[in-house]
Amino acid sequence: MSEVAQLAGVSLATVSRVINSPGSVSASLRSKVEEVSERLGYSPNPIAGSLSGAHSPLIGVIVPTMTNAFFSTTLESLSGVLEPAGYQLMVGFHEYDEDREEAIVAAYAAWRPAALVVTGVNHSRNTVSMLSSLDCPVVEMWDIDGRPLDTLIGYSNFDAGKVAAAHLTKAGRRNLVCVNVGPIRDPRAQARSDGFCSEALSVAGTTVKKFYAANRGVGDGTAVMRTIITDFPEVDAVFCIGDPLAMGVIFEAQRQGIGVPDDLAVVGFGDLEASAHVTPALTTVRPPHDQIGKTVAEHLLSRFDDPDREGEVVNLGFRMVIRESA
Amino acid sequence: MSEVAQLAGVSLATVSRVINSPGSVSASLRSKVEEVSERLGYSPNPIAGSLSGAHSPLIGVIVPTMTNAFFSTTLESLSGVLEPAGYQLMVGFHEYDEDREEAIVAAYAAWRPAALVVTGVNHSRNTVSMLSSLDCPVVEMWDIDGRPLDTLIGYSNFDAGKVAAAHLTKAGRRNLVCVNVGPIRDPRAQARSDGFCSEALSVAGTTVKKFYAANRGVGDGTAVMRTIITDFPEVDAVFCIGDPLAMGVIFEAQRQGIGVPDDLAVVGFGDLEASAHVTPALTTVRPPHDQIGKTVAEHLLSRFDDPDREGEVVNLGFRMVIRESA
DNA sequence: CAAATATGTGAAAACGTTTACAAAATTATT
DNA sequence: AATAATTTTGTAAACGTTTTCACATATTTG
Repeated sequence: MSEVAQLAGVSLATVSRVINSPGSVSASLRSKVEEVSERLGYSPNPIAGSLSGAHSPLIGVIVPTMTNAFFSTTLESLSGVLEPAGYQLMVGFHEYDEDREEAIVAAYAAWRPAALVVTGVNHSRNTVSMLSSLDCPVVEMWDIDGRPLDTLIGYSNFDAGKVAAAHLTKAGRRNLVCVNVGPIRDPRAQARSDGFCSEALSVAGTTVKKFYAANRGVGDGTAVMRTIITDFPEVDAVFCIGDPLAMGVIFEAQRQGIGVPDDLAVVGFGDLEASAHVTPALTTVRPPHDQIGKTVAEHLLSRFDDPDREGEVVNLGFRMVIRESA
Repeated sequence: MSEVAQLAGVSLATVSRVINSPGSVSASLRSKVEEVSERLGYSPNPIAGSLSGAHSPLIGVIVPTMTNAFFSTTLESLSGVLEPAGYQLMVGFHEYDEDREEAIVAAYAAWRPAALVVTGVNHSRNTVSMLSSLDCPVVEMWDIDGRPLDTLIGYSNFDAGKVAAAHLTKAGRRNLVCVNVGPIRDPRAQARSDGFCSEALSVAGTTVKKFYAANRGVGDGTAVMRTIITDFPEVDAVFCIGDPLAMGVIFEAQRQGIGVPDDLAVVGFGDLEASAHVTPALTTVRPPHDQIGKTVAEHLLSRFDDPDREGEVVNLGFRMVIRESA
């Protein structure tokens, strides 16, 4: 940069201004500086800029896991709009472990990030206090059933579960099963499960049993379906907190000669690409996958633009996608 | 940090040394500094450290897309071992666009990263020159069919295609189809396709036709299967460059009353979690998913440990997983 | 036991920006 | 035309570390 300043015959401050607030430099100097910059192939050092400035152009994004279509889509959307805008994404995952989340937040906070994006509304005390004392936008995404720290962008998982239950009970199903994942403490899956059960129990004559899969995969769905059949043979409808589980349930039902949807209705959650293409096509609840990342990114950009804009709560909703399985 | 130095009655340099090379500080001073650090809750500012030191504790990871089970697994493994070791991951994606890759590499290089991890061996001229002039380890992963810049960790996609073809021809199949993705220019998918065709054509009496799917999803597989049936009804075996495509092919075949594997053998690539659970279970080629990220991360850690260790080429191989579909 | 070597510590100069403040140049006002 | 207000520019002080160099102390060696 000093070289640019020298060759352009201006001070360091002017070069800096040409980069960060071109409007505040006269056209003549600006174009001269730009020309020299261009010629020398100068590009500013983000580390030095971060040390000196109020924030780094780093945005921390923390998700429970990256091997999940939801979050990887979100990461991609975020990156897709934030990277071209000159921000770099630091990403980390914690596998639903609040302590790991805390460690990552602490590490990210030390970079004086331009923003921090976390998943959901459940955090440890320390995490909450770190997040609130950060002087940058903080977005909690993918959930909306909670008190916002700053900005909340997502939908209600509880309501999603309710809607799934309502769909089944309206169709006359009375022996319901809700399949959740066992060892994983996923607050959003839990909220869907809670919503499902509370709605189901609100209609007379309905029984709901909860089953737990070892994990969220298709194979876990087939496994849990086998135990459902033996433990609760009267079952006439299954809701799974994730589509892969639901596919597993369908596959296993077919193997056992149980007709879907005639003998058994199956509803999933997620609406993955494959969900529309299994037979019977999966009826599921579709969260705003793609919108979440994009909305978060645009929210951030607009906050950067106007630093004293307020945080907000954005409910992106969800959609019940009715196909063949229920 | 200056506060710590003051309270501990030592110089800044000593505090810095306690953090970065505790061995070079006497036990007495070290423990005093550690005690004061602890008490004040001091944690070093990584930005300042990066500006001053040779490298930042940032590791850039660039993948073609994050919404792909392969790469998201890799990202997760990388993050899982590198984050606890005190490094932060900057991640970006380029959708198989060399210009976007170049832009991201340029942006990451400016952070003086501790290492850079990119996907595959195909890069633009500028990217190659930036990567080679970087004074940090550079790892190219997920492919091994090319000349390494520094370190190469992966397997041969070409060979994977060959093995798939050999499996089919050995089973007596002669009317082969290779399904690739059309608009996406994925060099690794291309290599698998090339390997498949070259092997297939090496056995007498075999014909191979190439078909292109619009994308890599299950739905794209069903769509391409429909055109295969009309354009090449004699087909008795299909290889797809990805498992979701292969599942689509199977689903569509079943819908059309084509028996798999009796009438049609189907081989995929990837061995996703679901692949084992569709009926018939998918025969596929399993790349070293999980090992790649872990191997890359451990390679990096050992390079950081011993900075004048050389780059290397690690072939992690792949496995033909024979199930029911072929 | 002196000289040579190794080890531990501190002073101060980077690292490359941003930004408060002051000074200069320009424009508007009377 | 002189003054006031505004805009543009430059100077210099941060930002919080790491690292080089020199110095003092402790250890080894002949």
